Amino acid sequence: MRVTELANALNTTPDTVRYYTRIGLIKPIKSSENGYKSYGKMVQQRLKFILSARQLDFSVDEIRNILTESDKGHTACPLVREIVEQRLAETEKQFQSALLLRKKLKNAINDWQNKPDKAPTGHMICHLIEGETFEVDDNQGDHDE
Amino acid sequence: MRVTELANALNTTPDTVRYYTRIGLIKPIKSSENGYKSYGKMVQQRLKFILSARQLDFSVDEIRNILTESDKGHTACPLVREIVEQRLAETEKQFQSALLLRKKLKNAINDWQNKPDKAPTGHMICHLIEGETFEVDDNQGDHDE
DNA sequence: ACTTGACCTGTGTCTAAGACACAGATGTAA
DNA sequence: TTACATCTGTGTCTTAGACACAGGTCAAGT
Repeated sequence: MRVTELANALNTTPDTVRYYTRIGLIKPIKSSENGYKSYGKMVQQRLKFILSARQLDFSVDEIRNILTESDKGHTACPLVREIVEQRLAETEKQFQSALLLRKKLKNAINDWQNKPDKAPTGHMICHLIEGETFEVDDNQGDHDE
Repeated sequence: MRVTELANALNTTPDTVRYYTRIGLIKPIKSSENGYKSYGKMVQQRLKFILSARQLDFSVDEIRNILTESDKGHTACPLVREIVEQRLAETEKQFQSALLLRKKLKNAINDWQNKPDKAPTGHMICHLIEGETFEVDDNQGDHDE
């Protein structure tokens, strides 16, 4: 299998396959004399694992660690469990950040609704932004639309 | 004002000030003979604007466009409004992504609770991950747009 | 005057995970 | 054979700063 063929088989892009190859996560069986890389079935299996782990937002570095462990014949499961817990905690944070940002943006749009556009003065670049502080007072909660 | 002084005044880091200087968003008044950069009050005003815009997750490039417009004496307000709308839409997507990822992770943790750890076999790296597909039944789904 | 040490400075390099550009190779239909 | 679409590897680019580093500055202590 060559790059694009492998990529299509697992519903990813050739660039992704090349990237994983470049950083040594997967290794082509051989390079034919024109330099084209060729991948075997084991590699396909491995790539499938990598892509699944990426779906869970495992970083490439974490995946490398897992593969290293597994290549030594050890269980990678405890490591996997640990990472997934940790990722869940981080996702919760991202979630909150997105929530907060959304509130800031909505507040801004709201507050600006009946403010005019103005040309910049010597000490104001855009009064919409400079006029406010984008703090969100947190007892107010997210009132839905 | 020198780098750290300016940074402290606006509650940011010297590295951030240096970065904005490096990419030309702010320009020091002069460099004294030892090469140290010195910033004036106008720059402080400008930096304050930049930091406020960053709070709304405006990219540095977008901010550069705003400043360019403003430097020509034109209103940047319409551009600002446009960006903020667009950012809100993107935030909504991030929000949904975080939600979906969280569900995937929780599902995984759940499903794995009573599965044992296993050593890798020739065709399995970690059965936890390879055993499943991390699809989420889509009442919340990965429905684009 | 000197020295110590804390803090400051600019510059250069690093980050994640591919996307994109490019020139050359290959495959295929005419 | 030629034209053209598709493929290939390699090199570079992306964000928004963080970090490392060698040298500069400054106040306190001697």
